[in-house]
Amino acid sequence: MTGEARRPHTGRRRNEAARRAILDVAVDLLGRPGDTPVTIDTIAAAAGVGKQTIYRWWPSKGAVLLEAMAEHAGTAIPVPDTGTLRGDLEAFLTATFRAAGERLTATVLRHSMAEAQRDPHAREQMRALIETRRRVLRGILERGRERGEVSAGSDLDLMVDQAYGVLWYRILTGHAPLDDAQAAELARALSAQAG
Amino acid sequence: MTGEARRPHTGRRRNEAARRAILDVAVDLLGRPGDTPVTIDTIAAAAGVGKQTIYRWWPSKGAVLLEAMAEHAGTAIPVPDTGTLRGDLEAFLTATFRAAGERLTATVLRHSMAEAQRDPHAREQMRALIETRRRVLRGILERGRERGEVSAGSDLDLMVDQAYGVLWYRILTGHAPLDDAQAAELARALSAQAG
Amino acid sequence: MTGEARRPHTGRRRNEAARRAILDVAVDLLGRPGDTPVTIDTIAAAAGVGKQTIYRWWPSKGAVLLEAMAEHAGTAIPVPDTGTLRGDLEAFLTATFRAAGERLTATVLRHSMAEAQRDPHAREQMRALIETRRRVLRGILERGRERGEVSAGSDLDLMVDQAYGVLWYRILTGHAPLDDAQAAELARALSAQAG
Amino acid sequence: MTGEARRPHTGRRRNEAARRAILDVAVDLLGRPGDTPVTIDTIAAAAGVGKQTIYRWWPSKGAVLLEAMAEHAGTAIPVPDTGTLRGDLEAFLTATFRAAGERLTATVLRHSMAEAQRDPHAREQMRALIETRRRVLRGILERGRERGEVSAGSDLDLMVDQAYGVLWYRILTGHAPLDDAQAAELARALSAQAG
DNA sequence: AAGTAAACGAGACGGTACGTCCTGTCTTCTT
DNA sequence: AAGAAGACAGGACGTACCGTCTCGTTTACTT
Repeated sequence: MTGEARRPHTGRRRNEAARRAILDVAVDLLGRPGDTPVTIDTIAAAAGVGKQTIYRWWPSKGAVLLEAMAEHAGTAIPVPDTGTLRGDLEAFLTATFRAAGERLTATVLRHSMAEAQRDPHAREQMRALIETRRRVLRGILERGRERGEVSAGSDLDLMVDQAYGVLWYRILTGHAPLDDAQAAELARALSAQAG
Repeated sequence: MTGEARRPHTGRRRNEAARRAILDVAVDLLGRPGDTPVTIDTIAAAAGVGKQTIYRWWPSKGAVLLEAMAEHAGTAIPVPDTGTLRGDLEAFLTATFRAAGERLTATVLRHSMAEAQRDPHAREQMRALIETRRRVLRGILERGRERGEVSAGSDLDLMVDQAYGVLWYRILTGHAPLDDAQAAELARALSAQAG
Repeated sequence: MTGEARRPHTGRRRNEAARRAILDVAVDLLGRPGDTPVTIDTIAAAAGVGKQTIYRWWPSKGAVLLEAMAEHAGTAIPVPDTGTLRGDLEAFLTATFRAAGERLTATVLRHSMAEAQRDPHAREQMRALIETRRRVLRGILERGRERGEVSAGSDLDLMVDQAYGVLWYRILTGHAPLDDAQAAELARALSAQAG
Repeated sequence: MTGEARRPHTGRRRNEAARRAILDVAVDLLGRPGDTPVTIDTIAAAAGVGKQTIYRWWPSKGAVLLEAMAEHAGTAIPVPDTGTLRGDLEAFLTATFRAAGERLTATVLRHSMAEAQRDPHAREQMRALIETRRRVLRGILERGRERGEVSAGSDLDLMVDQAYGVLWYRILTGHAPLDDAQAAELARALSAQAG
């Protein structure tokens, strides 16, 4: 007669289909070219969902957008293992730039970062997502250090920021594209800088 | 030779004091802690100005914010001439990071970049401002190349983006500060990468 | 050959306690001072009942309110028999005004009448209730007519409406109280008018 | 050089056309048969007006509705002077019943009274309107008293309520019509009661 | 000095989105 | 079955902000 932590749940359960529809629609609207404003009403209507269903699960519009972005951009970039720092960096950055440079994704990222500047909830989610991503790249650099490819004095965090900085800076300002060549050159530069 | 460009001007002239008040108030409100909403009404009221006076001279809210930001962050970083690339970079980046890292300025930059993502006018102004800044840093690198401190194959634009990328990335996400040490390390890294 | 009319009922039977709780809570909430919103959620929560239990037995919110009102105000006013029309009227109207004039009851009546204007179900129930009440008063008048106390030309329905009209008019607008003195005076007036 | 109470007004003035459109549309929607819900959005849209323009001038939906009703039902019933109480009452009540009994007006009155039960602003306006109307009828009775047609002991307020009570009671419950015959009979009854 | 043109502070306007609230229905597990 | 719990679609509420449009006033240049 042990068990005591009862009340597993009562009442209707969250509708997963609605959740999916909301996030999918959000990405879709966010990625639309032109300055289409992405509204909660618009999202709700397009997802065939009541507004309250959105606000029941997310604290604000920004939170929805950020989660949608995280799911969309969430395809984990596989951590490569080519044996050399430069190879690993090139593989990782090429995949990353390729994913982020894709028009739809880039648009989504742009607006998500903007949203994160005004909505505290979005800001928090952005911080978490950024942190996750930085950790992966930092892991690659640490492995390089273990192999002796990175000098002791190197500031790994700065290197990570140089890479992601280029990515975000270009996405936000649009002054230059993100392509494989850029990724390769950046990999070369960073591994040289490290040695 | 009567000329034609007549009608020099008639009526009241633009009130410079109002212009100043508007831009100053914009920066002030933008920099306020806690998510103070910066609206045109708020700006107009705080500047003791009618809304129409704002819209008479700027096409949109974003345009006001961007101009305010440009004026605030506009203290030109002097182009140093230390004789070496590393010295120049360190001087320039230190001054730049110091200016941008200041709390008020960083907040203004954050929100301006966000505004630039939705307001086409702001976007255009941001692009121009970014371009101006990039050109200065690129000039420093070019001078280094002329001195033979930068290898022929270096992608100067990418180097510029690595520097400004770090700056914006940190301002926007706030995961790490912008200080002199970071600037120095970045200068070291970039000059090493260049050689 | 047990016949066929089997299965008289299966499953759980209607919970009378829940019914009572719902109606009691409805009256209680309706009578609360300060514009407490009386919603289905509020009623369900306060009655410790699921919303569906309400909608299983009543077609709409208005129907619940009206039934609650009918039960609350339902204490049948005894039909008096004093021997004279004026005596009967005075007894009846005094009891009626006393009941309806009570603060809680008046508030419940007010809101029920309002609800009856928008909810068709409530409207129907209100009509039935009104009809029942009118019939009682009309009966008193008819008995007076049989006794020769009411002239042939008198419009009994109009007299009934004069009495209930005063009651509802005062409850709805609150410009004057419903008390024994008013009831007595009205009884006097109506019996004079009838003669 | 006396005058000092300056600043007559500054800024754009209230748009009278918008005010008219709002009130007209409100009456129109309120009077629609069937249980068409009357929404602020609907009113705004039909009047070609922004919602804020409504909320700038009225504190709530109910207040708009009540003012619309007051304007619509506001055609002052002329105070008759036939020389006798019964004549005056008959003239006044006939005109009043005829106006209030008209389908559109009756519907508007019904819903306004309902609104007055939940919206405090509407309630206040209703009270004022009711008071104004009662005063007029009371004036007629007072004149009758001066002529000696009303006995000293008569409760004039009660008589007023008997008349308006019948009117509202029938409008709200719809169990009997308001027509000239009813008005005449009521006039006869009240003047008899008074004597 | 009178006339004319533009800029100004004030503030109402149409429109659009926000986030909350409520209704009546549907779903899940329990009694 | 009926019940408690609670999620759902739909839709109205009242607020906030944007960019535009009057008002009446003030400041400058032109006759």
